[in-house]
Amino acid sequence: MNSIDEATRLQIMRLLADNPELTQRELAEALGISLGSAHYCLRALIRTGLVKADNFRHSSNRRRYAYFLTPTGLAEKVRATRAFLERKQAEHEALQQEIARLRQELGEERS
Amino acid sequence: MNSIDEATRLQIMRLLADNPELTQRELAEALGISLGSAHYCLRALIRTGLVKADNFRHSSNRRRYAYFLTPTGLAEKVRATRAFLERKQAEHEALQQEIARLRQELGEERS
DNA sequence: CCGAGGTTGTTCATTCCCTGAACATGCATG
DNA sequence: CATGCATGTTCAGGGAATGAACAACCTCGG
Repeated sequence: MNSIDEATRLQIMRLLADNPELTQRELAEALGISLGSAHYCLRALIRTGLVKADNFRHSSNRRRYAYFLTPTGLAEKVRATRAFLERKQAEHEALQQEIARLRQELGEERS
Repeated sequence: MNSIDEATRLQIMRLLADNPELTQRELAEALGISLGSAHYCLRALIRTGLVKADNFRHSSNRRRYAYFLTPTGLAEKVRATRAFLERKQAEHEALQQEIARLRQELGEERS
């Protein structure tokens, strides 16, 4: 994940909003990407001030960081969600047209 | 395009079915992929007998090949179109759910 | 005929991005 | 203290995509 993918960024923010104690490995698995990519993307979020990594060594378990969205991060999450929704709606419409075209091409009724 | 992408293969076959005189460069541009990828994918189609390259040096223009779908290619195109349609329908439904979830998350009415 | 110019197919070094194994670090437990 | 373990961090390696460069062929004007 180099040219930080917008969708991945957003998914990470959404996951962390609900569960800040997720591990990088858990994030990676949840998103279906590699550990390296998750790390890189998370690093970018921290660098740009959208996520803050709080370490809690006093905690009883061995996890070292909890990744909280900053206020800026929360706002960005809303903004990105809106943009993402718009893209998804466009995709949805395009798909509808494509499906209609394919159906016509096959000369079939709707299943 | 190494592990020959199913979708790309199908798109090429669909384009050629309507216009066998398309250039590799034109195919690439139409699909939004590189010349090298289009070449590679077309080569695979020819190798597997789905497309036949007819050269017509006697033609008045300078293009060298017309890429026709073979009978096998035509059948494969229908089969692949069906599979493609099914995938697209699944995508469509998944998108619908995702859009609903995003809308709810944003607490917005439908636009 | 010939050479210049143009169009196309073909190759392949380069780039980009992802992957996950290996390593570093800190905590808990005995 | 030492061992084990969960986690964060790094980075060499590989696969796929790119497009510049090359090869082959055609046309056309001279």
